[in-house]
Amino acid sequence: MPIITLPDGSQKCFKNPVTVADIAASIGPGLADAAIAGEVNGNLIDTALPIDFDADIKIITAKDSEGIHIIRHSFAHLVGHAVKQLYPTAKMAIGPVIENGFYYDIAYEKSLLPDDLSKIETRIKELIKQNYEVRVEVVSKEIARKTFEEREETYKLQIIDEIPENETIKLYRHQEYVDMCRGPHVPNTRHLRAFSLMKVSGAYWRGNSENEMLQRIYGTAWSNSKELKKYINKLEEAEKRDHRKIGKKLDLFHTQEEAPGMIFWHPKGWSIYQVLEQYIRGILLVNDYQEIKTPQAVDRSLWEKSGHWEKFKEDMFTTTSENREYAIKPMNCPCHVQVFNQGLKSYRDLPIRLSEFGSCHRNEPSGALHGLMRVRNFVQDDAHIFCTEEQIQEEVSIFIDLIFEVYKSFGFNSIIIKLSTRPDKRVGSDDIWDKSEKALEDALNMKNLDWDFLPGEGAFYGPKIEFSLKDCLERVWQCGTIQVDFSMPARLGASYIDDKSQRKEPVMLHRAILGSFERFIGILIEEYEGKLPPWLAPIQVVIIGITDRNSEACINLSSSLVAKGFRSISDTRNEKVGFKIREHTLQRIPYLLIIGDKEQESKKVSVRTMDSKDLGIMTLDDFEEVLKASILQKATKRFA
RNA sequence: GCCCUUGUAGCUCAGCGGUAGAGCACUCCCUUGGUAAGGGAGAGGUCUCGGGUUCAAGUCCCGACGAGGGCACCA
Repeated sequence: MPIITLPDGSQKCFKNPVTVADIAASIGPGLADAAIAGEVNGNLIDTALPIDFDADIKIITAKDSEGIHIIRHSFAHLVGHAVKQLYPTAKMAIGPVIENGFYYDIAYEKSLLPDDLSKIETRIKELIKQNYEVRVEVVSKEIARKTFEEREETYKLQIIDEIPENETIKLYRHQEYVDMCRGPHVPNTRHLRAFSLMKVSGAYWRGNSENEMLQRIYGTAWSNSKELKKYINKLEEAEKRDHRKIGKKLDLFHTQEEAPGMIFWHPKGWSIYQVLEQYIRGILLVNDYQEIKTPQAVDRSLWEKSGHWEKFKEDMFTTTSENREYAIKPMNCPCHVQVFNQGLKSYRDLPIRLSEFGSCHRNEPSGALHGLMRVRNFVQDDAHIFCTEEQIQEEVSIFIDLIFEVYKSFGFNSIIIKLSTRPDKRVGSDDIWDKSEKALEDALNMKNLDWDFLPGEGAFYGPKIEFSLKDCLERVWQCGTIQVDFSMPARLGASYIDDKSQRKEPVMLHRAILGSFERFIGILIEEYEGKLPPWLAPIQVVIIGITDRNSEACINLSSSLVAKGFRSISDTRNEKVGFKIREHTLQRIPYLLIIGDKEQESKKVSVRTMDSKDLGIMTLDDFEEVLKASILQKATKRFA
């Protein structure tokens, strides 16, 4: 005699075990039609499974986020249904839900080509049109095993083997196709309408590169076609923000075959880079950092001592000279310890903060390279803080404030913070790891920030806090970081004299704010869609003459702005104003000054902005004030 | 590194067995025009590289390299 309580508090009493479908039907035919699943005492359940106990129940429809999740999951099954009809020898591995959609990993002797994708998509459309019933069945592990043995679904069998013995398994029958899943799933394919198969790619079975590579079909699915369209549209918009495209259009940088993963910075791109570097240099100066510069190539023995040789030998560029082997530095830390090691240090000297705009080379796997985001040569705004154990938390705390101050001036408002803990391959005792992880965790908790653990993702020498930003496609890239390191100072013989006249090893904090200039600029370009605010814009002002009577005035004005430290050029080409305005607007120049006979006579300028706003005619002094203010403000306005 | 896709003029792309194309950019000429493209003419390519098939190869096949999307990796 289950008593069912609905979200509005009303109760219904049933004589026999009921299903979510029954309950929905008892409320109304519309709801019965829309029911995708039920939330029973907080657990999602299929509409067809019986409930024989008192329960709080919510009917899930396509309007609920759980509903869309279920729809996506069921679409994965449909990929299975269609694939097995078209390619009977294919073996289905796993088909989970991901952000915006789903995928299915499939083992098949032939490569699935884009052409196959459209065939599969067509078949899915035929299947869903049949509005067939999806039948759920709760079975024992044995029956599940037998079912997939008959079907020679070897991957499903492997998954079953990992399910605890007495647990039940749910099978979902899509006509002749059977899949296995925790569920719930939609009761009928009529709930499945808005989807698109996006791409095929390779993916290792169980995410392990030692295993065979399966073929992964990615799809997106939504509750209705309007949502789907919105999503596709969003992807198209994102493509326009791609930093590689914008970098080419705005003439910022290029790469070429001869130097894969390394950037040729053009004057305009290098201007952005320089603004960033000078900005960070200024910030570090007032925060008691001391800037240094260390060698590009260092004898292998140092990398052996630091532990890098053992772990990253294959990933370093090496070179030889006179029988000695050198590695081009992949990190700055061992070199910074060398600087620290010069001269005897007292506890009174700590913390010592050494910074370097250090150019590093890492031989990244070719498949990992990605525009400015993942390169083989990059420059870090790197620094190492040598301190005592007691100073760690304070230093981490100061750093977190610093990074937020900097990110704020760029206008980033979604910063993803993760604490990566000890990996399998590591140096240092568990005791030390306990201490380091605790120090970072405490510092984070004191700041009242949203953050997550990333278990096992720490560096080999210590745990780290990562500050990540998203690109236009919402891919997450680590930028800032602070890492505790109790190991490297000892390995490289760093020490200081404590207040009892004893030698002690300092703790080392590795930290970067931007991370790599390359990656950070890539993120900036995508964040702003190339429309960099005046303080970052390679060219802040273009002075446009209307006729060649105005050329001299333009040139003079531009050079006077340059002399005052602004980035300005003049455009005195034999073109119409409209043409010049269009061109420089597309080049994302923040301010366009127009000088015609009128302005020349009145000694004023006509000012127009990058977003086509007309600021009217003003004196030069007034414009300089506008420009100065906009540069000073950085991006704080966007940070409302 | 692995799987799939891909590489034609400075850029964006068409051509997919039979003498290399378009738009924009570039050069020259006309035009001196007031807030997102004025007009005309011209120049520009060992079709990434190396093999092969063919009477004939940007075009088909194989390989290398680069790029794109994933996967794995990311000190």
